[in-house]
Amino acid sequence: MNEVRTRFAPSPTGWLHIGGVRTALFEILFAHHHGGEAILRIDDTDQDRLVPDAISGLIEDLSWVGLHFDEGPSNEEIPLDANGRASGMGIGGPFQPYTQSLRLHRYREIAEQLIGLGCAYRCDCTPERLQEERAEQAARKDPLGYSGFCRDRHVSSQVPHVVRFKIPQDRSMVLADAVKGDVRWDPIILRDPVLLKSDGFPTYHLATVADDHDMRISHVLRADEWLSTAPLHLLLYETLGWDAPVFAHLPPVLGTDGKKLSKRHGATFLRTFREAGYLPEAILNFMALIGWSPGDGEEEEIFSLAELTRRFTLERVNNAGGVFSYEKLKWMNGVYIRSLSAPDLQARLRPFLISANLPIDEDKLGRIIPHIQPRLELLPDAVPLVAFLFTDRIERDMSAMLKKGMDAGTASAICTKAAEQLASLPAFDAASIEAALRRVAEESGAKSGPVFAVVRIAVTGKTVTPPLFESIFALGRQQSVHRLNETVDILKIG
RNA sequence: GGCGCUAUCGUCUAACGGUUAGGACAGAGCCCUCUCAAGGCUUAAAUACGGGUUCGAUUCCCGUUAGCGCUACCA
Repeated sequence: MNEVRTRFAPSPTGWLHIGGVRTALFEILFAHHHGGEAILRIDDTDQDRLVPDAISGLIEDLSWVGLHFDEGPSNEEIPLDANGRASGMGIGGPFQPYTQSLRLHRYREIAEQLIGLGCAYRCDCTPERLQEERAEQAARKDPLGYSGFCRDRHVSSQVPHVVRFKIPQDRSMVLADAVKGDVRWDPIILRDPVLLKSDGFPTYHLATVADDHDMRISHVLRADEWLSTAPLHLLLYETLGWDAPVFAHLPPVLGTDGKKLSKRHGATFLRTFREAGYLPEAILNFMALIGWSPGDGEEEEIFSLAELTRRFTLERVNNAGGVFSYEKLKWMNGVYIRSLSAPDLQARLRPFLISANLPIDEDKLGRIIPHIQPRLELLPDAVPLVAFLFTDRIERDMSAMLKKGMDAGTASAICTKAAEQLASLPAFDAASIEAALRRVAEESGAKSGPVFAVVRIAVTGKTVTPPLFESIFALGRQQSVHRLNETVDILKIG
């Protein structure tokens, strides 16, 4: 295989969609598997749908999730933000610019060439005319689409117009798709599609074919929904005398109802997953497994990006669409959280604890990290588990404490004894704390379970916490004893 | 409507004509256990339907059904 070059060409119409992440991931996995390059191109040909700052947002999202392209928009191409600041996230490369709105002259040149060849023509039909045409077709129950009214009218270049591609009659086409296999259209049914819009911008079809050719793209990996327009693209390559790249149409990522994943299924923007506390590594690993699998009877499914790159082939890409399972992503996120080093987890947790308004004490946090680690599915799950460490006043669920045969007198005695024991411990560590509390249980004559439950609520305020002894150790002797005594007072009043 | 794509447990998928149809998530049960997790073990659960081809079809072919996509001066 010659040099492999793939491209990911999102439209800057908003945040990066999770489905886009899967496409971008496959572009990179495939290119890098073959030692080639993955190119990031900005498809901003629809001026009406542009969203300010979307380009830098897209690049930032891609970078956060760990998808790094080899070529892409340079710093100069990326618009300044609202404050006039540069994003500094440019990539650059030998085929600059990588932003389609900056390549308009090229598309116009090709459109002119096509007109000269007699393969395209100017059309000045108004939207109203087109609308009427469609209404008539609908009334007659004919197939909808442009009639070709302007095909031979030789519309002047001086009037507002679009440029349409002249679809040859009675042509058939076969696409040797790298994942779908041979797909044939016989005959091709296309209605003279617009190549150049009246605002001078190209449509997707022209722009993508021109750029893929100019940028030496060898493999076009793209979503399934493009399959029906593939014959048009093939035709364009053919009439322009260019070699077409290899196409690979990727199966769609679906919502639980089997329709394309969209907002009503839940989060769809990568940004949202980031804010919800998902790890980039987990997201990539999970997305790789929708529409691709290692096969060969491999039963492992936790793969690093490097491992995915090593294993990825188009042959193993699935044909059928796959439902995006939030449940499984969550599970996998937990797997990745558990695999983090303690300092790494602590660092990743920090922003979430801060946004929950917890005044973090790094030492205390460090002590509890290993014990909350297996209890997290999402990063913010840590908040309720560690909050007791960072506040002076805790709310205690007293009704939970005095449940199941536990009366105030007994509870009070337990807290008193526990406070005494903890205060007099020669060494204040988890093992010693455990020994002390077991002694308290023994002396009180109650079972250790209920005793620990009382202490747990007394010290943390909650019924669900990290392991008790480690929690007390993390909190520190002084505060723990204080909270125990506080509880005795509360029980007295109550 | 037309054209195209797709079809294995609820979900993601494995099985490149011969398997007791395997794994993972979710579910159930048990073990471990100071709560909650994590972990270990066990369990239930699928080849859409109908025809072919073949000694033999999840696998190849055809049809049916269902779902999805496209049918724009959106991508």
